[in-house]
Amino acid sequence: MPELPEVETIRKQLNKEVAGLLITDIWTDVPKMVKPSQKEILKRTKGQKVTAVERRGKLLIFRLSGKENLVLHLRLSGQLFLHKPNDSRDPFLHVIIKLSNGRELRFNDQRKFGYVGLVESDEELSKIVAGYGPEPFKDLNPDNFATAVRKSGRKIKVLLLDQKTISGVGNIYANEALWLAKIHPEAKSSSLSDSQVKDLYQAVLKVLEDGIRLGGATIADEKYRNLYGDRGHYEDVVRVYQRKGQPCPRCGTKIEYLQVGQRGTFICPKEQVI
DNA sequence: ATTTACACCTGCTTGC
DNA sequence: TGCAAGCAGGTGTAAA
Repeated sequence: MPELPEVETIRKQLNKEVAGLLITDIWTDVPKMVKPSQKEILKRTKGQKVTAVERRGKLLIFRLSGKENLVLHLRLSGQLFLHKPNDSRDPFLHVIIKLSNGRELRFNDQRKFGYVGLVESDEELSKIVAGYGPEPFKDLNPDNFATAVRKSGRKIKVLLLDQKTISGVGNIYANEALWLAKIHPEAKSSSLSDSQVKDLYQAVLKVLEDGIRLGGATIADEKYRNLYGDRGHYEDVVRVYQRKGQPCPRCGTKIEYLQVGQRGTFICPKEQVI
């Protein structure tokens, strides 16, 4: 569920609440969610201080006082909450990172796709980060965006969702950006005009910026919550995502649903044409 | 090399 | 009502 704005919202809260604390224990009931293993990760990080919480794309990065780092990915259904030990447990609670102030960082994940991973060194972390495309608001610019779009023969929406193209764009924000730029998600990337590429670049930044400003999107299954359990508010300004049959906010045409690259996709069929 | 299809899991919603 | 099919905010990997 979480995309860049949701992860960034959680990151800021983690950096405020967790940085400065020591890791005292790590628990899991789903071994594959803790890599390489609960035993190894605990041995290597117990007693270390979390010095900062960073992010690349949708990946959370816990910088530690020693040479190791921890990475955490929420994938589709992960949630992160801060709790007291006696608080009731969510049925999908699968990983707990216990902290030196007595609080528990709880990782819920209905589908168990998410994970916490040990990264042996800063060098290894650099390799992981290098696998991601430009970070919006940082490395992304009109030129490297245009270059990436022009050289690919894939459908534009599939390209936007590829983390090697841009870090952090997911299904909600890809749908919204394409609607904003009036581009059909199945348009061949390399066939977009210069003005379409420019519009799309601005649209991507606009939707991500709005997403961050509004604290993420709590849509449909209501699963997304921030570190304190609060909902986001981007859903108040969502134009097409999961709005099949409802009128396009610009022209009133009914929004249609299609699958693009096995992902649910929503368009205004009048304004977004190939 | 590039692009697509599937797998990983579980639960909720939809339609016959 | 029951039960199968479809759907879900992501991504690593096998296959074409």
